[in-house]
Amino acid sequence: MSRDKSDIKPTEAELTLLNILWKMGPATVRQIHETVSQTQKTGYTTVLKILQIMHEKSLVIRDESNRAHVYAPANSEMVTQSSLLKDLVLKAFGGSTSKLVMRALDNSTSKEEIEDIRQLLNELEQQS
Amino acid sequence: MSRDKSDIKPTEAELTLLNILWKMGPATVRQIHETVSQTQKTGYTTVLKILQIMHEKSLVIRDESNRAHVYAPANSEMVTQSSLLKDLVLKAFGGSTSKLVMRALDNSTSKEEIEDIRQLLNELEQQS
DNA sequence: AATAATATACGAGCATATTCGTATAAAAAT
DNA sequence: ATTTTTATACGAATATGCTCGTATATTATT
Repeated sequence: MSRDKSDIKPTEAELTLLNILWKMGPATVRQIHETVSQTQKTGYTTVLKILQIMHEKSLVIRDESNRAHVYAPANSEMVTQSSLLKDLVLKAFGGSTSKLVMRALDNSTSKEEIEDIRQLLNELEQQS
Repeated sequence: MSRDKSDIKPTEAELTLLNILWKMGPATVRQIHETVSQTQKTGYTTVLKILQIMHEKSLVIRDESNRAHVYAPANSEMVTQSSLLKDLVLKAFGGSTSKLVMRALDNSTSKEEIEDIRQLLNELEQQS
């Protein structure tokens, strides 16, 4: 049983860059560094190095046809979010997704959010 | 703004031991090692060392009145689960808990789980 | 053409996490 | 009393993640 690419769990720094790529779309190291610099003080080569490691791990793909390589996420935000949730469910919620969901919901949840979730529950019930 | 104890994020190995402690209640290194050995091949001193580190970090408390120290979680499972969820919401869901919840729910969710979550949503709505 | 700017690659340093062996002390068994 | 078992403490080896400086190559500017 080998590990699927989408099961690879990005580290914290990697997730920061993925978040930027999901928002920006494909981008060069320079563009990514500019964006990350707005909130953190991180060196250019640090960003470069992490992207290179992510490429080795197949967390990103890159277009090397131009001098400045263009990086893009290998997996969608949805797939990655699901993978991270699956991991947390297994490690901290005994495998129970509903326990996680119920723990996530608390009195700070707004009426709008509650209604959105109700709607989703209805849709899920139709399918099954 | 200093970091609250309950904000400390346990590592993977630490979470494994916490899960055992939440299930067993206060326990000695030997007892914890016996339990963890049922699913993993981990040395006794490895478990001891991790518990010592967890004690330094205040993830566990310990009773040293007997020769074999008795360890117990510093925080409840609930508090720790909430902390881990909060962390994931910030890092992978742009701070939106409802996005996390909706991503967690999929067609593998059973009717019973759906009903449990509906019930919780109703209760939350009463409060607000 | 020479210089400056910009790109990747690479290695090394530092931090944290995980692992376990060995030393030492205390308790139990013989 | 001696030996064996059982306990903690401690240090060190290894792995991974993060950081950045330097080397080198390419492109742009003067």
